[in-house]
Amino acid sequence: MALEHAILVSLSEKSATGYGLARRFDASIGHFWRATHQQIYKVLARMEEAGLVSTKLAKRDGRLDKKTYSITPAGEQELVRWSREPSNREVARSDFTVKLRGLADPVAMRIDAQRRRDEVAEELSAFEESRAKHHPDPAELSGKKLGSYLALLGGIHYAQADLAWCDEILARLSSEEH
Amino acid sequence: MALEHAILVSLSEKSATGYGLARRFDASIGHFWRATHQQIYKVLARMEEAGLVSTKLAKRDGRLDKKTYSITPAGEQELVRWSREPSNREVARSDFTVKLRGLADPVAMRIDAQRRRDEVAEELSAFEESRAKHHPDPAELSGKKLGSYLALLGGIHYAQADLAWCDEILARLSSEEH
DNA sequence: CAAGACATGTAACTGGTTACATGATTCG
DNA sequence: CGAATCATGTAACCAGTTACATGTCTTG
Repeated sequence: MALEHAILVSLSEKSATGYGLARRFDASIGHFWRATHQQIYKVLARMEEAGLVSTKLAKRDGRLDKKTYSITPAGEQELVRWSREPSNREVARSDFTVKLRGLADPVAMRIDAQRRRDEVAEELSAFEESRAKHHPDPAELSGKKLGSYLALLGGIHYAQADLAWCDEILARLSSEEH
Repeated sequence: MALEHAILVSLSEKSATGYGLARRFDASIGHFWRATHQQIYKVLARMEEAGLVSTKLAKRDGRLDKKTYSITPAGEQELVRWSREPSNREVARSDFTVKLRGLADPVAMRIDAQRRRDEVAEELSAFEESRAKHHPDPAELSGKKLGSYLALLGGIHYAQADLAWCDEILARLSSEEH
């Protein structure tokens, strides 16, 4: 289960509350691993029991305690152990491609592809912005920063490929509508 | 749940047994939707109950009957209805990218990236072969064939992007190992 | 003073994986 | 004659989604 490991990576960068982790999963990390707060709380509880993370409590009268999670030495060890395993390829599950393959309604498909193109274009410009902001000089990077740069680079490559694909789809489907 | 729809798309091309569908999900369809035979049998049973597919039985003494599934008119209608819904983006879940982002062991990462590169390269050449074989003249395509061509094209775009990404990762991680 | 961010969770359900089980037919 | 392919499933489990629940603090 790799959500555990995504959480460990995030906590190894900086300690956080469950809520804070959920925010991170909405933003940067979310580009390669999506998770909801409910799921994160569930997994954090399990991880604490297993000794991979520890909590610092802040009492808040009336309400549930605020918990700040940190990675433990055991957690760091587990992260290294896991990082040495070969990773499995992503599981392919694309509604969009299934729909395209069936092509039951080319006009609806064209609209859907246009929507996708817009979304991907927006994502791509967010990636480019992030690259300009956080990694202005990629030749100088090393260690952890290099990792996050290379991860971002993957997002950029994928988004560019997706964009080019959408454009080809749109070109073909538009010419179909005589 | 889009496995249902992936099955409907596949059956709309040609009727098949559960086993046969599982084979298709190992091959072509598997590039954009993965599923095991166990899951397929489960979903087919539910779909038959819902009237989306029908079966033709072949008695086989001693053993369970062989069932050949076909899409029903209700199934075709459902496929069209679904195809008009906007599709959600793929859920990002990449072990590889999480590992890269953490970059706990650059040497192990380089090996993993090389493995990935090899796998992707193999996949890409399978795609190219399939394109040459099934869609030698893309300008002439229309209807269903156009859909399957465009779906394949997506696989090609993604594989190329992945390959280029892996090469950049390898270049950076190799130069790190002074 | 209202909206939105901060903060933590439970419960029911759905979808998917892994392990197990069985047996005939085909091909080298 | 043994391995691979054809063929169908059950059961236990794990991961992830959706709906519900609660309450404070901050900012415009």
